[in-house]
Amino acid sequence: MFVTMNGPEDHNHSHTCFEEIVDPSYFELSDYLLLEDDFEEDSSVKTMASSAEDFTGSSNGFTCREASERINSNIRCESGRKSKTATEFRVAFRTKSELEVMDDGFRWRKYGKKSVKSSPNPRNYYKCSSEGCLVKKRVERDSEDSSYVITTYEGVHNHESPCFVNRNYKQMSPAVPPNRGSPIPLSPNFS
DNA sequence: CGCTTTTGACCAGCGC
DNA sequence: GCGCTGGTCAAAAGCG
Repeated sequence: MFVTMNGPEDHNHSHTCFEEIVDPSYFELSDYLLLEDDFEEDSSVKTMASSAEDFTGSSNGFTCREASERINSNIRCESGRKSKTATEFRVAFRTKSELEVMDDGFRWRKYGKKSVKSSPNPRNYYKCSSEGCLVKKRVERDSEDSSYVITTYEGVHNHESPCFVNRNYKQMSPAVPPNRGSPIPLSPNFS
């Protein structure tokens, strides 16, 4: 995996972007989630960033859907180890994309839309449509660069994604490379 | 018909 | 207590 601190189109921002994923199989989201404990004051909030190709494209065989599946799988493991409840987990993505809502393999029902003071762009609220699943996600455009979408997942799915079931996806934990960069908070006041 | 989206209203937390 | 803000509810409308 190749990580740059500030991409060529992002010189003026303090944000970090993963400009290129050389080997998608190494893109293990849970690693960033765990490492984030060392960076965040609020350890329940995990953040990461990605480029659009990582989530919306299919050329490298790695999609947002797979990312979500891996997140869910690995968070479940951590939930047991750390004895945290599902609702305590929050994961934030900053993704460069023209699409506000990307297909992550789960079905979501929009239940609210709110313009927030911290951003000129409205924030959309979604709940997982699966019965009994309390996972929520918030989607909003980055106030500093509207070409980026900030997606925040809250909670852990109590079910596999429809995509996961359909594909009988079994390879969930590929080897993790030793040098995979460090997660950087999206912004000091990100919530 | 069932599900999703829209959107104004409502509620809770927080600072003053 | 009051106002502000973010999050949620719920009725109505839309869509396949």
